[in-house]
Amino acid sequence: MATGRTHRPATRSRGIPEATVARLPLYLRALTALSERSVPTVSSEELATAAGVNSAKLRKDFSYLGSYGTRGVGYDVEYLVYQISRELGLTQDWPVVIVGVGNLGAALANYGGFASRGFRVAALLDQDPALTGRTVAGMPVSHTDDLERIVTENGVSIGVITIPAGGAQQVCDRLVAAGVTSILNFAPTVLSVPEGVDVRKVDLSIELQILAFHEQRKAGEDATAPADLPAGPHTTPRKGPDGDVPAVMPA
Amino acid sequence: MATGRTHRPATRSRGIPEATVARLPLYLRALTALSERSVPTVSSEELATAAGVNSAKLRKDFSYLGSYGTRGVGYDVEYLVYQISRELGLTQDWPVVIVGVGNLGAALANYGGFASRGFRVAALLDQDPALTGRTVAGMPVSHTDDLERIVTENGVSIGVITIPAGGAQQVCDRLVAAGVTSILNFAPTVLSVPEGVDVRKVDLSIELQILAFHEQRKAGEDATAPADLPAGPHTTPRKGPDGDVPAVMPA
DNA sequence: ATGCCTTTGTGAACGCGTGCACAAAGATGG
DNA sequence: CCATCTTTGTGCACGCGTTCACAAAGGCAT
Repeated sequence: MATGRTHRPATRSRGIPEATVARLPLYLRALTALSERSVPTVSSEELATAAGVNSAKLRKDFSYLGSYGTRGVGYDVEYLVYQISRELGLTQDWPVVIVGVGNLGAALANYGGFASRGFRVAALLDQDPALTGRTVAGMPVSHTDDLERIVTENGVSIGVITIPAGGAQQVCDRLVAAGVTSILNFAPTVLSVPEGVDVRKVDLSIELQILAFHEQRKAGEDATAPADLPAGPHTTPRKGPDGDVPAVMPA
Repeated sequence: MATGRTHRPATRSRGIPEATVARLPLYLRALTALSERSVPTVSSEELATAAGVNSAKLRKDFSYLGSYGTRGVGYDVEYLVYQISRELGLTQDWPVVIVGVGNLGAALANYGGFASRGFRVAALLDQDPALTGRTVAGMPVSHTDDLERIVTENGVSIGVITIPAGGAQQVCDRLVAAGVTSILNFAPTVLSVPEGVDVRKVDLSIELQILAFHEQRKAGEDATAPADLPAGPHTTPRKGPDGDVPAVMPA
């Protein structure tokens, strides 16, 4: 969802499809769990089940990384953990700054899933003087004024924005200007960034709205609608059981 | 484990493609902002820019809802806000329970984006006796023991899980048994649910890992690798940078 | 009215992602 | 060493989603 316009060519990074990249962390998590249980090898079927995907898809995903399996046996867990970690860039250290130390920022700072991977919170930043100086998740909160210095000194390339929508673009601009090239945005806003900067967004409200849509549909099927509605003067009625849609015209 | 399996037919709900549904909240947000500025109409081009998408895509998305635009003019903002809200099911009230009142749960409870849409937090639940009885975001925290009662009494159909991975499946099962049919899962686990129950997941760690992948790739291109890899038996490398693909997907 | 200008709505082409189904590869036992 | 059995890796086909490009539709000025 990188915003910056840029009609993105759905780019397949380094030969590995985006969809596959998005699933690698899933496999990694499942593999890590197996590793902790000292399971030596795992079949595509087992691993797929654990990761919640189709086994054929999993095998195809792995095929993009190389042939790391043994036919008739399966995959070596430890080896695969390493390969995926390396592929994702988790074998190196990624200093991260979190801008905005509200509940969400604090939740992230406390989240164990970061440190266990290669992520290290280099700094927590907030604009509120009441927060700066205090300690959250064992780390001191710095003032946003020091953003540029902190990013530069720590070689931070990943920034997390957990402030209200209003100031997000400005903080984003400052992060980018300071050298950050990847941003995880929790603010409900479209961020525009220059070419070469990646933005991923997480919008809690949007997720709920999508659920509401499906929920409504379920309720509608069960109860209400008699399955076919009377007036549908609009575009050629498509196959689907659609219908509904009032004919009222805009002002 | 028999995870949700259910080779979901990429379900096109009610004729509206999933991908379109996922973008409707985006449009709605942009439209709401325009509405607050009392902008009467907007062209697909303007709205697309505001929402961070391609204008052709936006028009096609809207075409699934019906013909709500006026050629030569654009779309009536208020009217479109209403239509999308109705389509998403936001014109009705959705009671929601949040299970797990840690930082993340508290962040969600405080999030204004819910109330402004049709979402109402019916209850905050936590297992920790130290929390139950206390007030978070102006709401009392109830004990998880009361989950079933609260879900039933309030007719809750949407549940949010913000507890550690360990207890997620169990809470999920209880929610489903009590009547919840849509779940937003923040725990880093694959939840298995019966047919008919929707699960969407948000995994903060996964998002960062995806960013790390692209970050590593960028660094590799600039510095290390001689721009073309020796052993690259894979698909032809494409031009443009990054791609996107939400790490949030239907289970 | 008529013609021009703007913007929508959509047919069509294309590319990515998914899943099937099977041949190749390797382990294992006799 | 050979036969058999298991599981990988992948060619292929199909469907969804995206984008282009343009005809149709409506507003507006003359």
